[in-house]
Amino acid sequence: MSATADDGTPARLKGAASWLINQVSLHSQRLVAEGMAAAGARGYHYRLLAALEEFGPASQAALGRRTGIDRSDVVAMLNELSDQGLVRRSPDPADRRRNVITITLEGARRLHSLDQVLAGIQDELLAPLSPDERAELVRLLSALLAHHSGR
Amino acid sequence: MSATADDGTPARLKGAASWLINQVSLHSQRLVAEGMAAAGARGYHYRLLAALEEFGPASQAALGRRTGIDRSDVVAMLNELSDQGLVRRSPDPADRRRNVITITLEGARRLHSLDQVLAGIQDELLAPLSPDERAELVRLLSALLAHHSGR
DNA sequence: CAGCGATCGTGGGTGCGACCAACGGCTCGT
DNA sequence: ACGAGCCGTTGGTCGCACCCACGATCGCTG
Repeated sequence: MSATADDGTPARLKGAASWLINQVSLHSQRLVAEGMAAAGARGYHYRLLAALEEFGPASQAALGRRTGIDRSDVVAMLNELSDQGLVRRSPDPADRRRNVITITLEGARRLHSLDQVLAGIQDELLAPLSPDERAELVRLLSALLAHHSGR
Repeated sequence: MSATADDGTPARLKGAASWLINQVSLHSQRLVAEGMAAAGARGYHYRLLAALEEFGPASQAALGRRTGIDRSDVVAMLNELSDQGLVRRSPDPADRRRNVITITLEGARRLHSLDQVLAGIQDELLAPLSPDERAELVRLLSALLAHHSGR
């Protein structure tokens, strides 16, 4: 009926789990990116702030390991975060190779507001699913992620 | 015991569906990219070939619409595909704005071999899940994708 | 205690996928 | 016959994930 008659996705793709996951991930990433951008942040920022609040001050390398962000990218992100005063970078007196990264009060405040944003996004993302289905989805994805752990 | 004691993902992330999806998607994309690369192709190529075989010859714009690939990216991919002789690009006599893209025999052959690769990847990706769980996952993801259709 | 391997921060560069803006050519409805 | 709109193409941008190389530093071992 309507539609440009030019749409319609190849059936091969609609059935492939890899395709589905990537597509949903795309929407997810778009939602996250938009939400973060609206708060003047980005995905990497949230990850780092979360790791900092949860595990306390840490070296940049440790942060990278925990968040799965490359060491070199951590540098850039930390520059941005400290420019915004959300994080403090000070040399580690006990090991002069390292910097100790500390989340500031403002950083924590920002993190919590991003938490709100993120929560809203979860809801939007999972909108068509019942609570049970959401839990099941999380369970299945967690299983997959756990299995493909060893990067 | 083991482990660098520096790993461990923030709890906030482990519970977020958006995070899980993106992580799984990352693994999925890596698997696909590796599989495709081993066959001298890449994700975009498969999408285009699949659309061509399923819907027959089409204009570049139509291909873009069907595969979700931007018009400008379609150009580049089609250049690569026709360089490999997998696709033919000829002017549309009925509408001189358009090119008609046709999949060649070789293209179809390549597509089928990529199908094999892809099938193997599905298996690897979903390895830890039972058949029922796999079906359920596909169902849930499809629901999400259908809901976030518009755009 | 000299020396060497490993680790840390940093800078630079790559790749892929997804997008956007703008152009000249062409079609089609009115 | 003309303007709105589509088509192919070029040439960017952005985010995320990665890699390599470097100098400084640490810590173990001989």
